[in-house]
Amino acid sequence: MSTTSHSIVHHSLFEEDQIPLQMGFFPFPTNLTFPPLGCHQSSLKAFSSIAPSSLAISQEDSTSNLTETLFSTTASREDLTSTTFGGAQFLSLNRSSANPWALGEVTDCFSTKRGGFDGHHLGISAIKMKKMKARRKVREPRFCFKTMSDVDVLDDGYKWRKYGQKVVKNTQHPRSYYRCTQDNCRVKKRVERLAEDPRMVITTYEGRHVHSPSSDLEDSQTLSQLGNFLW
DNA sequence: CGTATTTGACCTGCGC
DNA sequence: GCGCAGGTCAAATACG
Repeated sequence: MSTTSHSIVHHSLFEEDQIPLQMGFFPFPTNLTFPPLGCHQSSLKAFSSIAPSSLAISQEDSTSNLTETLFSTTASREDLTSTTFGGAQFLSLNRSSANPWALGEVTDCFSTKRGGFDGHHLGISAIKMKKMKARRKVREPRFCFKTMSDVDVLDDGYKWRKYGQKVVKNTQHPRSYYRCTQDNCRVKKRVERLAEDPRMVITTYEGRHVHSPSSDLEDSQTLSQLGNFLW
C-alpha cells in the first residue's frame, strides 16, 4: 500500500457535527489551538495550520492536484483577509467571540480513563460530579476534513495507533479510531468513509498535540513558520 | 519477541 | 428505566 497513491481532488474543512449537512455555516470556535490538526504533508498543505485567531487555507497548491479548497464559517466575506506567505496565498478569518467549546475544563476533569473516577476519586462531592456532568457536553476541539482518497489513513506526520473500529449505523464502511502514540498526547482521530460517496474519507481530529510531528522535518519547519505567522 | 491490529465486551449518553 | 448507538478497553491474534 502506498500513501502517495491517493489523489486529493477536493477537500474541505468543517465542524464535524455538520456532516453531512450542507457546508456553509457553523459556529467557529475562538480557541482552536492546533497545529495538531495541521496537515503539513505536501498532500495536505492546504491545511497548513489553524490558529486561535485565524484560519489559514492555501488557495492554490501547485505540488498537488488540489484544485479547490472550500471552507465554511459564520463569517462574512468582509471578515476575511488575504495574505501571501511562503509563496502561497492564505485566507485569514477574524473570528468573533462565539465559542461553543470550553477547552481545558473537560481535559482536566476527564483526561484519565473512566476508571479514574472510582477508587481514590470517590471524595468528589455530588455537586461537583453534577457540575462535571454538566460540563461533559463540552468537548475538546474537534475538526474534520473530507478528502477524496483511495487510502483511509492519510499521512499527517503524526504516529497513530488504532484502538478500535466500529460499524456505524446506516453505513457500510466501519469507523476506525486512532490515538496518537506519543506519551502524554491524547489526541485522537476517527477515520470513516462517507456513506453517500465511499470515495470520500472523513478524518476527524480531537484534541491538541503536545509535540511536533514525528517525521518530515522540512514540512515541520514550514509548519512552525506558519504557526509563528498565524499566532 | 515486541509491537500493532483486530474484535467482542463493556461503558456511557441520550431519546423515548 | 430501557434500549440503542457510539466510543473505549483489553485480550487475542497477526506481523515484522
